[in-house]
Amino acid sequence: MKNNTNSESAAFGNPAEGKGSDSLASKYSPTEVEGKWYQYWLDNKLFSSQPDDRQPYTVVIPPPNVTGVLHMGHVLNETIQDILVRHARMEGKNACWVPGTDHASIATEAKVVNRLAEQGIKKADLSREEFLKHAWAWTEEHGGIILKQLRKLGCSCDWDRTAFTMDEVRSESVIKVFVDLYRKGLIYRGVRMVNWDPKALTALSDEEVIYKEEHTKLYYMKYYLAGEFTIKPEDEDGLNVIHKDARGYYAVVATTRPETIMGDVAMCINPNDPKNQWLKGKKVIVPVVGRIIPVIEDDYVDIEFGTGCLKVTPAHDVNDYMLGEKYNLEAIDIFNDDATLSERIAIAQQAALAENCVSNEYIIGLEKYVGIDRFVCRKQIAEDMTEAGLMEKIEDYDNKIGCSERTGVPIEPKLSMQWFLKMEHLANIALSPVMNDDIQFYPAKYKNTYRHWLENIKDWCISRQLWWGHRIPAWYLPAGGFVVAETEDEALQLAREQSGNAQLNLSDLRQDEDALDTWFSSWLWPISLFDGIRNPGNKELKYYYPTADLVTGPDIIFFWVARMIMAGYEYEGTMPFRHVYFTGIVRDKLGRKMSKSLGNSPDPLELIEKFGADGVRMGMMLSAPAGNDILFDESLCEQGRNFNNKIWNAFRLVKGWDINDDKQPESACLATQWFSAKLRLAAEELADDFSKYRLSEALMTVYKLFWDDFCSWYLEMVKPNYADGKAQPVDKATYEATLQFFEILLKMLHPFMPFITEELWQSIYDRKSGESIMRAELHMPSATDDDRRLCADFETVKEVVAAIRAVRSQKNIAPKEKLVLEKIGGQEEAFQCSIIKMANLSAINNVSEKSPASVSFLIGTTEYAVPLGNLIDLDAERKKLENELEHLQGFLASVEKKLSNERFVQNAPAAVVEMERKKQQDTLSKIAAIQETLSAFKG
RNA sequence: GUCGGCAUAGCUCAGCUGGUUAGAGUAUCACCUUGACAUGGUGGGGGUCCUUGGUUCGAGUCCAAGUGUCGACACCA
Repeated sequence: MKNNTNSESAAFGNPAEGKGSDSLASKYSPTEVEGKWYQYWLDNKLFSSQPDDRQPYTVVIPPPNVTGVLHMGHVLNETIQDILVRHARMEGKNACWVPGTDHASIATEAKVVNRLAEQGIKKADLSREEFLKHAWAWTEEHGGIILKQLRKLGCSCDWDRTAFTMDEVRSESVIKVFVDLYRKGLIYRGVRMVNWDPKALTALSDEEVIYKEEHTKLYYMKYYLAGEFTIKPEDEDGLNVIHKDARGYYAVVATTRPETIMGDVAMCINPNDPKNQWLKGKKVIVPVVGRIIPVIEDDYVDIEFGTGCLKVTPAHDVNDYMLGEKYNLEAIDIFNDDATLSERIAIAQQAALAENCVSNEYIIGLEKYVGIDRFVCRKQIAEDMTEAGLMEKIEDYDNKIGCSERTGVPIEPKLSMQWFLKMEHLANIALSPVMNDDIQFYPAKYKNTYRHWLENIKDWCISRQLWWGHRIPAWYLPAGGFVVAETEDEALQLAREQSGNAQLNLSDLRQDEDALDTWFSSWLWPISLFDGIRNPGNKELKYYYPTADLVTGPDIIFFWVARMIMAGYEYEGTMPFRHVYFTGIVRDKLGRKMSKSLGNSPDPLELIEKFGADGVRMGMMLSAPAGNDILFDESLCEQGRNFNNKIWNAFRLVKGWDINDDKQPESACLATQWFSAKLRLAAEELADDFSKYRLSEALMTVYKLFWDDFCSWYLEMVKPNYADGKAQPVDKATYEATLQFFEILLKMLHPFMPFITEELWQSIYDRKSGESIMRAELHMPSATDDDRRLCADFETVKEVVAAIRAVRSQKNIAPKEKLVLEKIGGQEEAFQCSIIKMANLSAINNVSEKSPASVSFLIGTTEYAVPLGNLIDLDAERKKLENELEHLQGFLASVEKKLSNERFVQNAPAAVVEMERKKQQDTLSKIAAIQETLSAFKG
């Protein structure tokens, strides 16, 4: 009888390339299979989850940007999540993977601005409402593309739960939290030095600034001494460095930003700097500007840097700002918001000149710089100063420049009115759960990074001068002051109370124009996805929260992970997730980060087209230990595809078998016993790998289990013989055992390769409509000592077979030619029939002495021989044996050295000493056997 | 500058509380096509475990210093 399978599957109907006698193609073609089963999973709602009495397993997706497209980083991240989710589901847990997208305030707004610019529309010409209309249109057009792409990858997200950080639930949650934190006194508004992005025209948080190494110049400028002064005789002590030229005495200030001299309000020296003692108490003239400024003294100044003279520009440098606060200096903001020079520079110059009469030789009218860009100005002013004799010298200088993460332009430190969140309390509640492993990081090394950040945390600037995002729920009163409220109505009521003016109308109030930092919504994600902010303690939240695993990149540990932990403890009193799996960065095989500009990032959808989603997933996972960077190479996907093909062909083999009612042959019976033990051992290994989040090792475990143990050993052992020009039938017991093994293997493989495993699982047995491997539970009995013993014995069998094959290979004996094996002085071999089959022997003879013309080898302490008659090359055999003897004698020497060392025998554990003694005995008997053979050759 | 990680086969990495003369995958080489699969099979070669010291009966593993490399944070105007 022909075995009976459900043969409606798409991949079956394509016999085109098959060269076998059955209807299955010899190559697996994933394309149709993948589409078909994904639709099946959707149709049968197999991804969806509702609270029930099973144990929950929750994962929230790190929401990709709503307008983003799938890149290799996503493939890595989402594959890992899908593996974890599918694995948990098959463990019988109620797995829920919640998908969604992020509005990505600044990134999306930048894209919209660019698109509008292409159409000739300037953002500045639009009202807020008009702009938002465009932004929503863009979101609807591009939003969700990435979610569709995740389906191609096989992601088993509960799509009915798809959320967006700016949908109603999430928006209301953000506003509610803002109001709550404001009322707790944790949110405040004030003028501070912030990171200003002059291109996006918004403030940024410290985390959104990245430092880039750049080759710049260091400009040494002359600040001539002003007014009445004397150079005291003791200043001419040789320690002071006094500059003087035809115009007079001057100090030299080194700066990388000569244009900021327009905001100079003081010069600062270190009071302990011997070379600048002569400047104490003096006044100097700011070159070009003509303003006369005092020389102040502060320890902050580094004596070693430049000339030890620091120009103080409180409006444009964080440290200068602090000096300004300390010494009560004026801050002159010289820039417009877009970092062009402000007309204030000219006004300030006029005021300064009106106050003090300064010689024209130090001055250039600043009007010429008004309105030009900061970098153009830098170049210009440096040239002008050189020409005017105000520049001492210019040197090359390597500098690190803070740049905007999004727009890439250098950040301008700027004083401005912003909203801040106090972080001290939140950092306090978030630190210990990670340090004491309530929340576990994989790999744990990121605990350090985490602690360092929390211990040095600064307040979080949460306002952005953007429109795309959650608008800050603060309303300003006509007479000054503001109220913070969840709704306009509430705001009005509060405003009336606060102002004592009951006649106040909504139109009298003006809502803050700013939006909130994107991460101010992301940090609520694990809670807000279950509506836990608006609806605290609801059933879903109670069931799904805390979530199980978070999978994300270490680059957003501060942006996101740390802040989710803060919000989790602040709003739920417990962790948002129990484990954090940090992925590495996907690089190309040369180790370069994948980027659009380098063009070294493959398109994941093209890869899927080429290798199948299962192949790509496997390629990604093969080299992806947690936290290590992935050096991605297409050949890994090829390996994945090859593995798919191997699985496919193993299936083809089994499906092609005819079955009869014969008794199971002993070799098949033994093979079945062994493989069943092997499966239990492998299942334990797999569970261990998963428990440690060692997913690439888990994959390698199943890979080897399937390819080596199942295909190369088990199937080869049970495979019926070929006779009379065709394969013989297989007995029913073997066939059924094989199908059961196959099913277990498919389940083990499923989390990694969902599509092919579903395809085959559906085909090895008849399945009911709606059934799926996704929901098939995998429970393996734990391995016994007998299993371990059996598998260990079988390892010896493998060694014997390999040794015989090696003999064939060396002697050029065709695999088809049957050989005889002699076992010297041993007992009956338990796996005798397995060895006969796998090594293609005609017999195994137990003999007391081996045939004279034979090749012998040792497995353990047992000697085997293959009689070869005149094929034998005695010289070569002798040489080989002599080499082995030498090796064994060296080994023996090292063992005996240990054993003759009294301190070893005394100090080492008894078991270790015992082991060494056994090694000594074994080696001695091996040596004896070889010597005997060698002397037989001589005789 | 401060702190941290890493350094094992050509490549990517395992190697747990120290205990066989160090493993895997891949690449490479040789041989093998009527038979599930050449996207395959069989066999082989390939290592100063970065260097130097130390602890120990014993070090790839622990300690110290150095070198290289990657990262985080801090920054010098």
